Amino acid sequence: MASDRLSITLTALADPTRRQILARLGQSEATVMELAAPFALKLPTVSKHLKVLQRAGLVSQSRRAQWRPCRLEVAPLADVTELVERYRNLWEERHDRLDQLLNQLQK
Amino acid sequence: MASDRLSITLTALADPTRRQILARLGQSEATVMELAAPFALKLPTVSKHLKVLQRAGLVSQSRRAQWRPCRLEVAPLADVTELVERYRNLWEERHDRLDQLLNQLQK
DNA sequence: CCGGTATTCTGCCGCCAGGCTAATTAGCTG
DNA sequence: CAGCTAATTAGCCTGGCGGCAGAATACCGG
Repeated sequence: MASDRLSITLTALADPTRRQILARLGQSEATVMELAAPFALKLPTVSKHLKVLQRAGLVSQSRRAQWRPCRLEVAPLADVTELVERYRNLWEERHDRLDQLLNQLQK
Repeated sequence: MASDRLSITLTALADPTRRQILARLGQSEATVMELAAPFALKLPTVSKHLKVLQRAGLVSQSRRAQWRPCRLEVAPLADVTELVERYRNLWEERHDRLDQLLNQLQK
């Protein structure tokens, strides 16, 4: 896998299981067991997904007794936003053109 | 690889070579040769990258004689934006908290 | 039709990703 | 300490990715 930060973040996001985990963590902190519950996956597999998310800085883990509650960290999403924003101009530009075309057709 | 739309888009973006290709296409259309020029990669490899980008709907290709000029398509980025936006609240929320903390410390 | 240029297709390789099981670590509790 | 629960580590598959070389396809120009 590519080893630059943005690639690592995008790779972490490019899996529906991991995105679901992030969505769950958007509600509140959760233990690994709690995160694993909705899935038909064994614990080590979920643990592996969490490690990918941690490597991307999207999840941090603390220790409370034998539990390791996970927390969502949104900082890396800034880079993703920046990437997409770079094309927003084009995006809007083309929508503008489309709008113009539609207006012309309506006349 | 996961086969849902968003995962396919994010996977396509999760490679620096492909992001560079997209950046180049942000300027103007370009042939495969032109796209390959900046890289130390063989043509079939670049062609493969383009196929990944096409599968994600990020690039479209037309035919002009023996050239197949590539064009950037930004529509799939909307889903990425939506994904990130889902966490914007948290992001700003935490920044607000950080701001408050900083303000308190300054007093 | 032939030769040249642009591009893709086919096969090959090494490596990493995502899944599993089994074993191990870490920490509470009796 | 013994035993329970939570979580990770180690090791093993399978499949897909990113790279290559070589062959095939597509199209122009003479």
